[in-house]
Amino acid sequence: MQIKEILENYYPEQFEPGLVDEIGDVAQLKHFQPQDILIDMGETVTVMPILLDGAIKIMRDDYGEGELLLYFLEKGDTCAMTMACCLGDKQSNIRAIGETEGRVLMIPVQKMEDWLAKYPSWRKYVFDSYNNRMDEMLEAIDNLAFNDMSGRLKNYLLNVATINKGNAVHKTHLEIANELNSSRVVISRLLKSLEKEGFLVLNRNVITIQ
DNA sequence: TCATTAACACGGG
DNA sequence: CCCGTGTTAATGA
Repeated sequence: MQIKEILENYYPEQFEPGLVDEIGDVAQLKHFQPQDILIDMGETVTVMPILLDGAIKIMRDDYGEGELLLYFLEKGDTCAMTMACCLGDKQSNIRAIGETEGRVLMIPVQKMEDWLAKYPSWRKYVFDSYNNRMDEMLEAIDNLAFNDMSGRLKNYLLNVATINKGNAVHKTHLEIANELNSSRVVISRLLKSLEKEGFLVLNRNVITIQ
């Protein structure tokens, strides 16, 4: 079983053997590429994703033409929105997009509910994940409430750099502006001033954090 | 005052 | 030429 081996490599000792077997039976392994939409607004969520490799960005969409990046998911994370949806048969209020390439395990929602009652390790995993998501959400709110655009831009760049395991951010000013729900003029100006401060170095299509 | 919009110039692929 | 970038002038909140 390929999935079983992956689980044993990625999450050793975390799940009971019985649970690992069950996951192996029902989970689907899915590769995604940058910009792939994994979950979109308004979709009814039928699977719960567990991230194995790569990073996924979670965007809030303003129904019209306004997007805002909430936070990134990394290895081992799962999506709190999905969990909330699972319990109520609700639609997704967010959009999940591949930031890098990577792999996710897709688990059908009714299985995930069954396992909550059956496996303590699953319960722990789900609630721990929920807590982590909640913390990240609060961080995002603090960031929005107490930081000006320059501070948000700095945080954003640091986050992206962390996810790409380096200090280079391969994005255009326009992409950054969209993810921060701002305009390119502002981002260009702020980036320029951050460059003067010595916080980063600007090049075409790549920003290097010092 | 500060963000947004439109417009333009420049340079690299 | 098209796109990413840097800048400015006008407008609005």
